[in-house]
Amino acid sequence: MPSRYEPLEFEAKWRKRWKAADLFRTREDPHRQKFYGLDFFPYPSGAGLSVGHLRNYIPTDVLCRMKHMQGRNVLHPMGWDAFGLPAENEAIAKKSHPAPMVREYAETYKRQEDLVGISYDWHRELNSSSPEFYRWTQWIFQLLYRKGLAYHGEYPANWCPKDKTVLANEEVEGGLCWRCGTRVEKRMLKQWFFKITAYAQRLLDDLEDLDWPEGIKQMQRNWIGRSEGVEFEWQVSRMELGAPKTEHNENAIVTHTEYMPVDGRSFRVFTTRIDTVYGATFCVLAPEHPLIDSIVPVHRHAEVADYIENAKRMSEQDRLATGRVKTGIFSGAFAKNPFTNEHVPIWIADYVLMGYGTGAIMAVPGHDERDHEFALKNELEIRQVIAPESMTAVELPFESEAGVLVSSGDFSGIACDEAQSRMGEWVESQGIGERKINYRLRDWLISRQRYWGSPIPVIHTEAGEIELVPEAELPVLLPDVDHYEPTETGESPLAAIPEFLNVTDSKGRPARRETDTMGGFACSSWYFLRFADPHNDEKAWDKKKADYWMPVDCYVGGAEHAVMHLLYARFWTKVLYDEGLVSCKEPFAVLRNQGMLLAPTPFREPRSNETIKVGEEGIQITYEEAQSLPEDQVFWRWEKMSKSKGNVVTPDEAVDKYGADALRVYELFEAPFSATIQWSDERVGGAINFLNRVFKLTDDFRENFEPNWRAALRSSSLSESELGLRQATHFAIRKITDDIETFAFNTAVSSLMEFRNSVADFAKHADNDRMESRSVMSEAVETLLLLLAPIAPHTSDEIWESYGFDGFTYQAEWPECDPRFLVKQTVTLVVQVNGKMRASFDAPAGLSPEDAEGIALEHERVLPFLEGKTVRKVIVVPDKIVNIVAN
RNA sequence: GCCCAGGUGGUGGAACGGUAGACACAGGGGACUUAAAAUCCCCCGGGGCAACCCAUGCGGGUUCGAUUCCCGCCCUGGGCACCA
Repeated sequence: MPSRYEPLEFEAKWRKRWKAADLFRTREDPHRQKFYGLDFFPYPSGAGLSVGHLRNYIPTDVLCRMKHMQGRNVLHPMGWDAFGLPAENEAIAKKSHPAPMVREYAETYKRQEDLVGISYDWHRELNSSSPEFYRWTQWIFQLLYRKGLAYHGEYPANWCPKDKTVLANEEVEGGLCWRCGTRVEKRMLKQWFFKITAYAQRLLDDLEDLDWPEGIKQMQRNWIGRSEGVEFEWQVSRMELGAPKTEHNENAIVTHTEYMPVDGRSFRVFTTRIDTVYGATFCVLAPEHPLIDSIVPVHRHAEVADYIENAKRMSEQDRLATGRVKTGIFSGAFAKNPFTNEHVPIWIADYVLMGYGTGAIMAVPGHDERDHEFALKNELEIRQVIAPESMTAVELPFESEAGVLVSSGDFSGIACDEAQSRMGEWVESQGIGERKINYRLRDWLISRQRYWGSPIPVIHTEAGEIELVPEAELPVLLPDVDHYEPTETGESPLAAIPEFLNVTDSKGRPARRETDTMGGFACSSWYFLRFADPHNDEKAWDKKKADYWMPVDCYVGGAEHAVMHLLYARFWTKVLYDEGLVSCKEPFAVLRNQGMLLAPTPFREPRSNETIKVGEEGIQITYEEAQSLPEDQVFWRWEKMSKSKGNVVTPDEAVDKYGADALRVYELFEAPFSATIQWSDERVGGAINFLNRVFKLTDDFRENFEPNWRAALRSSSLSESELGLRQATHFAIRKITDDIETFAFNTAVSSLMEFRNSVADFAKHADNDRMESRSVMSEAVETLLLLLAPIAPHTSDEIWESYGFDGFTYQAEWPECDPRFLVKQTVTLVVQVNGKMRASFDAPAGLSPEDAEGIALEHERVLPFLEGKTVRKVIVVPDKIVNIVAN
């Protein structure tokens, strides 16, 4: 038994014992209340874990351990998001096969997680690339297909030329591939989609009841991008040849322009601001708009074709680049505004996107910034049709969120919101359109032209029809091959494997197997259900088991998955709910995002306007000063740990150097859970100090420990300091329980430190000849060990055993707070004069406001501040404060 | 530009609208020690001899009382970004 924190002497021993006792195995027990704590499904990379990853795993572990001690049946599993691009790319780079590679990497992750004492139940370990798992991923695919929620269609897909595969919209970040950063191109390809758009409204509505970070919910709302508006039709016309005609009447010359409808050609526009329709002075079609070919007059063909060709050549990123001047070209055709019967020019411009709404807009340069900019450049008419409520804003484009319609025919004088509904009704009554809700959300592109994913379990018949692979034949096994590099053609490498490709359809005719695989997000969209029943080879999961465990009570991971994984998983869960396969509408009741951990990172070339640190002491210099230093000067900045930056601290190193419990305490205590922290050896030292003090305290007291303190305390009369210790004990129980529950791990640790300090203070003056004294100390020490157990489990178990307790703290009962000890007999009342603290005095709790006021007004330290003043008012907050208002 | 989250000592950070700086780290002083480590005790936002005064990014407001609530700015981090 070490008398100080010597992790090398005991931590490994406890991990071994936990394993031998199979301590963390979850057993089904329908009679106990469950707790499902889950960390995001990681892809085990070759770099292994860094101490940064532990900011995710340690807090979840603390919560799960506490829940277990509180008597909950805890499910705390871990698995490997093994399929997908990162694994495959890494395997290609290493010229190996992803399957054994991922298994090896997963072993490292597992070993490292065990090393810091994470209480995972490895009996439920999952690997999404194992046939036992992806069999059911395929099964869910087929379910979606049968429900009409999976379809195969041609689409200008995001194509990453480096990874040689298509990407989902969510996987394109600022026009770049989210994995490799290569500029994404558009390619027309036949792809598989999941119809997530059919669930857009429910995905939006059900966010309301989730206990998730507000920022993440907001990001999902933005991504779904609901907007209410009106979609309606505009007839295409052309200017009559020879027009305009002028005509003389009695007192003026009138110019008439004749327009001819283009035989029934029309297009629809979507607008959220139908109230501005009288200000629509032109229309714009996206360059890809299918109508363009048939409306452009012959004399403009060449010029228009040239513009469209240019627009197509430009990458998505260039097209969307901020600050870019909007380009466009007049089509030569006109469109008739159904409200005004005016003919306005139709332009073609790439600031209108084919993928949203109808790919065509009515442009209102008077009230829309983008249209305004375009109109100025191309000298198009700008009209004001909304008068703001206050007449202050008269600059273009007009602010028009709230106001009254002007120059809008019969609708003039009506307020914007009122006009929106009336004009919507008018459109519907004319039969030219309808009110409509649009979503920015697109269908989820799931197919990948890559090897390392679950095969899509369908075949294509000669007739071009799609058949599902019979359920009994699932899974469609991914063939084990030596060469699986992606191709240039947009075809999966599986297409080059005849044994895989060539099959027969249900009627025995030759057919072709689908060779695309599913993107990795398919696996992570349902793995949390498989943990409920991981070894079932009859079904994806037993409904009773899933109903027992779901939803996840606490889901913890990084904020970077705000839209992709978290949206897809919600979608699948809703589909499964509709099918009656699960009883929860939402998979993750509570979501928390941990903060990052940054490490000092050396670099050579400073960026302008960054704070530059030189040397170990971190002297800060300016960018200019940095320029004058020699070229090989090394600077430091804080960066996320990554292998390529060479700043990784591994759990192995940290555990070896400081110990697992010190590492745990450090990461929990350093800052709030969701805050970014900066790795500091010095501060890990602080955690070691704390654990040492716990050892010292318990070591000093061991001989005097009273195992039967409960009975002894039942009928004893305590001294003031003994009562004080019991109060500190029960206050600590309540505070630390609440803090862990609410993810305030940093204050949980600081409260634990305070509690330990109180116990140590008591011990200093304790009279160990008194039974009462030994008993309250025993209660405090035992409680301290239990409260410490989820946070520093090795230390707790080590001391626990030395005190003669059987078993592990994990199996012990979480201490219960006795509210009688939360009530203080004596309180400190603060006296303020005009809101400034001037004095304080101790008083029995529950002192009447009158008495408190009396004492305060007579207080010697208060009197000088009242001199020459009249007391106007006295505010008394019982047991807290007396504020005297005087002037 | 829009949406989130923040801005508190030398540092990390605490604070149901009620004593700003808990708990720590670093630093300083002292005890023990031949010495060092460890441990223990004391000090530690700024100014002032003191009584006190100033201080939670800036400016207003609400309140008996504001780090906390409201309005307007400034800065930092993260996300989204021509979505009509």
